[in-house]
Amino acid sequence: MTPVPARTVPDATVARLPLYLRALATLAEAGVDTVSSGTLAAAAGVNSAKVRKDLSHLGSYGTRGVGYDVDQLLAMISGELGLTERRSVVIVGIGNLGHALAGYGGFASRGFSIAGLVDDDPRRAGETVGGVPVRPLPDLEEIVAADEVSIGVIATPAGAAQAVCDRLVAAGVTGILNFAPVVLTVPDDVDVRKVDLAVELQILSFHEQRKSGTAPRRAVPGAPLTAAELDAVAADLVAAG
Amino acid sequence: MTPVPARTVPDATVARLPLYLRALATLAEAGVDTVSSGTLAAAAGVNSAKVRKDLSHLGSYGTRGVGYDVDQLLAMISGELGLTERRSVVIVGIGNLGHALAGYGGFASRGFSIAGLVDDDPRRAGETVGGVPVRPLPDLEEIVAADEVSIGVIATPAGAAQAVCDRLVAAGVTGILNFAPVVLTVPDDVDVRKVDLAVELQILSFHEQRKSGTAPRRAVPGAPLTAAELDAVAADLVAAG
DNA sequence: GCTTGTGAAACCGTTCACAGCG
DNA sequence: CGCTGTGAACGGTTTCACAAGC
Repeated sequence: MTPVPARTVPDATVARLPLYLRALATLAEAGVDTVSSGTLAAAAGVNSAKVRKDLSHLGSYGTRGVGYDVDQLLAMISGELGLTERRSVVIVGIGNLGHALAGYGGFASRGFSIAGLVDDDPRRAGETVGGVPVRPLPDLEEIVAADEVSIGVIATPAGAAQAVCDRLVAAGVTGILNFAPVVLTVPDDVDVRKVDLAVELQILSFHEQRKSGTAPRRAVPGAPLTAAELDAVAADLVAAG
Repeated sequence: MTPVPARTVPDATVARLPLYLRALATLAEAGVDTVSSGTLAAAAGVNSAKVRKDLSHLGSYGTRGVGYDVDQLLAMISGELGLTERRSVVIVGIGNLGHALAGYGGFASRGFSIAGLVDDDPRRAGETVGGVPVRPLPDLEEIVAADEVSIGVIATPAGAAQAVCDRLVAAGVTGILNFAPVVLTVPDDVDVRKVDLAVELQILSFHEQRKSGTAPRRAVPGAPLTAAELDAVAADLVAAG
């Protein structure tokens, strides 16, 4: 009985919608009220064909020969991303990175309210970061329940991440942003997105090496970096604070 | 004069190599010295066909019926990613995030040495973060030149990012890790990777909305969202720093 | 004129399935 | 036998190019 065929937005498109949103906000701020796919593309750092295809997936109505209405697009994309509803997040692990995240204005300014900051270390409970008190780990479930938290941010050391993840999921969280360098196991209905600084740096390193013309790869059996060196990799992002 | 046909590693594969590296380091630490594609796949959170395809792009030689030699793979992947050479990075913008990055052990433990920390605010110069002194912005070029820095990390507010980027590029940096929520313009030979916390959260938000069954708000011509809602969202977006 | 919206083609990445080989 | 390595099929994404429409 659905007249519209259950609009399915491709993942690649979803990943770009926030870019468009930002670009549109800038344009709106500058007083622009109509934008062409080409201009929006330039502002978002993509090409115009992509913009048009993406927007067509939202059933967008632009005006041929003119472009898109900035306010209308803002509304459409905000709605599509669910930003018109209030969404609470809980941040677990208030080390260096957790501090940065808690103080990051981008969360609050976008309709994501921080329902709580949680840390394992009892000495940290009582501190206040960005105006929000740090609470002890056992309070996690209570915070999730009280504020209907749907997104959890994991900024703990690698060793603690899976256990924290399990508790978040058990408490009802269905979206997780993971900064710990581990592969999390979750039920099918839970979304996990991973941000890994080390991975990003290593990818850059690959390209640097390519450009420098240095002969890549020397797989001499038995003469690699020590496992100990590489292992130090694992748990450091969030260690200490 | 190249006997090997200029091996070209797909981007998707490059992005997974760091995951394999981490998994292999864990395995090596556990005393494992041979691993099958299935086991490595499980440890890295991918599937076994992908592992085999990826490794085949490196010209890897596993042993049929047995698997891959862990140490050899570690060496091969480390080399491919350029981790066997020392690479210097400079971090610009020592706010919350910059602090976290400067204190991130993953840099040093992987052969990325921090050549310098730079901040615009003269009052910050003189501070020491993670054992490295914060230096004033004008020192940027000198740091890059002195240490042959090839990777720059931008952790400044959005407004300063492009100017910092231009200076980094002019100084000779050819890889940039950008945490500022802006689209950077760079010459073709410079690689930019972007990490955007707000984007990740918004993508999660999209999926949350999907799951919650809440119908996405559609900007139906003639029946839009209230103007008040729109203005609130738009205003919030530009407030980000 | 201008720009959108969209089929079709080209591209890339993933998955399948099995031949090849230790 | 088990596992790798890979051609071939598949599905998703990007790009092209143009017809449709303001």
